[in-house]
Amino acid sequence: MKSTKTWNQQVVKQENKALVLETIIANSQISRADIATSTGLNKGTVSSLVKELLDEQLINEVGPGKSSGGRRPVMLLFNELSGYSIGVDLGVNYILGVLTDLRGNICQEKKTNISDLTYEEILEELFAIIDTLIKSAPSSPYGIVGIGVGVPGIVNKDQKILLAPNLNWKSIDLKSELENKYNLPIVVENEANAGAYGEKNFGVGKHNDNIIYVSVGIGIGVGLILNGELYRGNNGFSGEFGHMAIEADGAKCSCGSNGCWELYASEKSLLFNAQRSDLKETLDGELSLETIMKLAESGNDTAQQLFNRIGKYLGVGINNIINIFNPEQVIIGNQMAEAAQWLEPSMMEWIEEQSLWFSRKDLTIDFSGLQTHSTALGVAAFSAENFISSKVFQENNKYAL
Amino acid sequence: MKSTKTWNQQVVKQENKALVLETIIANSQISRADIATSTGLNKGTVSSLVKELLDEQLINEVGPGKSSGGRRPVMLLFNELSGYSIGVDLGVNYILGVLTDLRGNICQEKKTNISDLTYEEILEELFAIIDTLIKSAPSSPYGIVGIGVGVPGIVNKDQKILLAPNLNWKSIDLKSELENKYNLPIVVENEANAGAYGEKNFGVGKHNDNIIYVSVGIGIGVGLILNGELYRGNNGFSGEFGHMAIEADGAKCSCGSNGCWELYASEKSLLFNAQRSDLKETLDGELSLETIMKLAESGNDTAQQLFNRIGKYLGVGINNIINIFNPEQVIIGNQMAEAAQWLEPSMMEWIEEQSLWFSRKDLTIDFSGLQTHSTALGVAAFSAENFISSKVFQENNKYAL
DNA sequence: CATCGTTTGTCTAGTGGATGAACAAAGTTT
DNA sequence: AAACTTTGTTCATCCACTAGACAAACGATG
Repeated sequence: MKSTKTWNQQVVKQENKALVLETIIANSQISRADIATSTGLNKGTVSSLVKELLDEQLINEVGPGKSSGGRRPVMLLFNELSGYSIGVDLGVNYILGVLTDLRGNICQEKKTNISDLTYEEILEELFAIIDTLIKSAPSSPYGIVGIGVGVPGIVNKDQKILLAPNLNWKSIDLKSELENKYNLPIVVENEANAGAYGEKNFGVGKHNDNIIYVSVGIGIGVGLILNGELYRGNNGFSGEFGHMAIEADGAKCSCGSNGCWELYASEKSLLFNAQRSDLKETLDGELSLETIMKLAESGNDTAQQLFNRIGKYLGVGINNIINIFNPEQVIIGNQMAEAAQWLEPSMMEWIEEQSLWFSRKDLTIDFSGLQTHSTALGVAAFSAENFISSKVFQENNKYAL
Repeated sequence: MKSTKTWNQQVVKQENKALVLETIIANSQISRADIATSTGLNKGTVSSLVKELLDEQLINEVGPGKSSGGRRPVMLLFNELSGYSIGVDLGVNYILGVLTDLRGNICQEKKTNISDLTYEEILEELFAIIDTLIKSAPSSPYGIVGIGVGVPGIVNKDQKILLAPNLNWKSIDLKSELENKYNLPIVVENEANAGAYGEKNFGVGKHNDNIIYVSVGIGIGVGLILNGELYRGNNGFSGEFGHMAIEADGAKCSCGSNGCWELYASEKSLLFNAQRSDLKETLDGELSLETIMKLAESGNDTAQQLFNRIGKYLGVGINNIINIFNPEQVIIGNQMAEAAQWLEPSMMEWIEEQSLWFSRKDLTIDFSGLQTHSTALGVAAFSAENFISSKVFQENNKYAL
């Protein structure tokens, strides 16, 4: 009792075709017979669907596999090189672009540091990176199948950027801009949502269906994977956890509210507190996440205390998240995740002390393993997925003989 | 690219049959022809599915409708009286049971006040209420189709009650107990989840798909309707918003954490603050939500201040919820909702001042319109839904001639 | 009141896709 | 070499939806 769609044989075929392809993607090498047993479909059905997928070059036949006491099976392989996808993480002070195959393997990567640029200047840098990546793509049947961009701001359901405070953007239609220039399918998504998707597909979240990805950078954003799917909220702007109040009568935030989480647990907060400490005198260079990390490594107590404090407040917010969502996994990503070793002890101490026992059950808390690539990989995966879906679910492909 | 189910014609038929039934339920009177056009199915298909539904007595033919220039249509009607469902709201100090038809109309209702009873005594009262309701049910083709119970505690995915602090329950398998006694389908669900479902089906949430239901009673629970479906979390215990920290260094809560929301915004908190005020002297009777409300109505300033304070802190938590979920609607229910007029001004003031403008867009905030019936109606609806699904999706019904 | 056009609902032949069984091809085991 | 296994294709069959024909029922019109 859920869908309002009408069902007919065509839908059945498409769904089954998608199921077969998913099975091939999930199992690096698999025979038709194995697909039939694992999907429950008839051998003949599998054969005909596989034939179509072969025609579309989405899969390949590789040589015969090992016999298990009879005829040797023909092994099938997902043709991840039939197309390429581009994912861009548009950060506050950097742009990171990756070229991936359809399985999300990084083939090419390009990063530029930026600071205080206008919208037009950023656009130029963005185009430059995308152009480079397009040129570097090997030739393939489908070429570049799409471009995805992750941005640190509020993106609505039409993929318009309503607000990106740290970039000083307001009401920007980046999607149309890119569509006009490249004439390719474009995806624009919030950075945290994309990161969550990246971790779910390629990172430590691979095997979980209820994941909360906490992106701790200059601000804090959260991406929600609920029941295996990205939850976007009514208009597309869920996950504004950064502005969750954790001190009702705390300091005033730029958002208008009081005691927001990101005032206590973000990179912004770390730098703010560092300014007021004695670190400035110890350090002759600039205060930044990296330099403070180096000081902590060299045994500087003040630096370690600063991270401890961030860790504690990360724990406060994550504890709320755990109580609210009862997730399987919480993943901490983005820049701050690089300081994992300095944050983890105080963070875990707080969480273990404060969380409800039944919520801690079956819960893992991880730092991102994709380094700072979660977002770029996530948006690249969006484009790749969209492409694959469009191939499988395309309208009745008439055979024009 | 989502389901891992194999598709065949039987599935198509079941889904279409469900679609036809849904359409009939949604439109109080509708003809076969109208169903065909509104679902996109063929007239013949609709005819044969309707025939099956008639055989199963799930729908009825009522007389001919109005002609629109040709043959008069035969109007079809959902047979809501083909079975009855029982829903029980097992509160901390009351038990409320309702008997509803399959559409959720209340046919019979019974409430008992309880206090400080043992598990066995509560069970006895519960059985008594259910027995009364079963006896009062009119005769019908399918009789009682199921019993649902909403409880103020943590319910896991197997519907076992892990913890109900205010009832002093731990690891209770109420579902099995009821199944053994009544031999009927039983649903045990968290009170807030059930309330959310009730509001979504019968209350002010009828037309929205992303609803956050905040149940403010002795404690605070939250039920989440995300993308039109109840979200339960990994193990079934999401929504423990009551233990969301809104003052990181606030008072110690019984849950082990600090500064939990329900210490500031629940009925418990209201009574606690009332104790410390001068109300005790003003009032000769007992301090309770009702008596404090009466004082507020009579113009007592202290009482109004107490509600103001609760309202403000409700606003703090709801503001967090808005930022996190970007819902279409927030509904405040349970006992505290009866004090709506005293809470609303300070609550809304806080929310309007603090929330992000783009989150306020398209958002409505309501107090429950079902009075205190949300939970009972919600669990009754669960049972009714389950029954209808089981009829439509039953295994290939072979005709044993 | 007869005729025509319209709408409703049923019926039948046809279509698309899944299924099961038969079968050939290509192995392994004895 | 013979017997058994496993793989993958082919083909007849089944099942549910579809299109279109058709009869029944009704309003409008002359």
